[in-house]
Amino acid sequence: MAINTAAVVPERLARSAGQQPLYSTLADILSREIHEGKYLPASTLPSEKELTERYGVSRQTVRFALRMLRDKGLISSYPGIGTIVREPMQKQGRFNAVNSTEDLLQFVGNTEMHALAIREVVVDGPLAEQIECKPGLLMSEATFLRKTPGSDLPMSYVRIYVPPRFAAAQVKPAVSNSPVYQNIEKMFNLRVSEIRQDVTATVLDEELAEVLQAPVGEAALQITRFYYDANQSLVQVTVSYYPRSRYTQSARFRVADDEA
Amino acid sequence: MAINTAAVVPERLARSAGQQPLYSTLADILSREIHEGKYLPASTLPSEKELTERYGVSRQTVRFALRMLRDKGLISSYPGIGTIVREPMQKQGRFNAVNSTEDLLQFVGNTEMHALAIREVVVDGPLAEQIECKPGLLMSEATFLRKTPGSDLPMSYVRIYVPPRFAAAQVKPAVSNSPVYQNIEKMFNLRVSEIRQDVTATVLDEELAEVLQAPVGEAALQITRFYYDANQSLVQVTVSYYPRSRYTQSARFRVADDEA
DNA sequence: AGGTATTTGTTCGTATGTATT
DNA sequence: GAATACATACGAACAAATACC
Repeated sequence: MAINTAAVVPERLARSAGQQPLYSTLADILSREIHEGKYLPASTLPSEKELTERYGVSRQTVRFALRMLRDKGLISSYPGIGTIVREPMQKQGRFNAVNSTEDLLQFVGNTEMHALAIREVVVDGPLAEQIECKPGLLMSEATFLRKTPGSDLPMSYVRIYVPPRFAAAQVKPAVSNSPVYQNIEKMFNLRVSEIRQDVTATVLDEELAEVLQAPVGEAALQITRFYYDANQSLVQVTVSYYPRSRYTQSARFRVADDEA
Repeated sequence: MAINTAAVVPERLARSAGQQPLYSTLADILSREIHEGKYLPASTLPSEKELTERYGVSRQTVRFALRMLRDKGLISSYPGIGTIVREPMQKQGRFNAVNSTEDLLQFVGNTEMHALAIREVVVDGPLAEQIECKPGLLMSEATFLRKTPGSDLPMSYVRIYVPPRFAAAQVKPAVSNSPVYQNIEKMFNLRVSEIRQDVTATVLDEELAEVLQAPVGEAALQITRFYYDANQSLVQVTVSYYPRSRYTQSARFRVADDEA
């Protein structure tokens, strides 16, 4: 049993004006407790009724919190059984789980970006098609190598395109782990609310192979990500090349409900 | 205004025992109406209050239905504004949107599988690692070419592995569009509830190039999918090879809420 | 600028249905 | 069958954001 089951006074949750929703706060608490090992994988969480009493919130609030955790893949719920903690799905090495925006942005934040160059380009031809911009448009292009802090070989080569009005966010510290999109968010007071990702395969040509220190002809994932704000307007586009041996993207899909 | 605002009798929805949840039925109705063009992109859906009155259900039911549509990317909601229909995100050709299990399974169902061979293999070495099976295990392997009904060139080459106890589902009609996993579901009375997908890149060797009628050395996506049932036990594994020129996987991620 | 109405978001309470033990 | 636990559904109220006058 946990040490602090009876000792801790059930802290009644309450929303202080203008803050997070209650269910979101509760989800954070439970999520933290799961990660801290208070609730072990394959064991059950306290029942919804118990949680409502322990935190002094309604059942709906509890259920919304649990739904958030379920959407994140942390738990599964079964009628008559309860809510069980799932095994954390994490393979180390070149595997990387991307199931949500949070995963994606966290991945971006956990890697170092080594700047190579910044320049302005007139988008045209195949590039215009790839990043879905009107040909002839001027965009600011920054190129980086993405590295995991421990490793020496780069994980990927990244080209970041932002519209000229955001060019100021394309600063160039030699090494950075604050993503460009975050600079844009702060400097221009907007929030990325959606990311679209196109995945295809390619073969490393001499130029890519050289900067990536990988063999010419190795297969690589080519991932194009479009960042949009709440108004569906494009914030930035990134084109990344991940050599096969250094990155595998893993995603998990759950069925929501039965079909008719 | 819509022509049939007052003319149509509001069909009061009710759940007939043991069926779909009400909100799911309502989601299906609204989804169909959106696809039929009753509600056009960028226009607003009726307000939640209106929908509760029109269908004789509670606001909670309406909100749950709208949440399903929001999760599917069909609509967006804004306080003070309403719920607007989103532009359908569909690029034809080799682009394919995979944002949910439904998308994934639908994609599987919308393509023809042309059977090539069935055999039993002792899983070992790199294959065992790839499909995450204990080496030495006997599995039933079926190979297919996936084709879109219109096209002549295959979209991908697929190897499907199922445990021996499910081998009976690996039947071999020359052409089939009922996926193997559905055979297993019916024959063994279980439901696939989760799919994990690993994506990496590879280069077509001579063997793959020949069956795919693609040039040797072309880049290809190598997608491995693990199908699990509700008990987290493995149902089947598929390994697919999609030549770069014939398939691009597209996914969309939305931010759920603000971080603390 | 200010106030009111509208619309979605959050939270409570309660009751009933369904699946499991 | 009874108890437990999650799922669905109704009603009500207030808050926050936006639009309109």
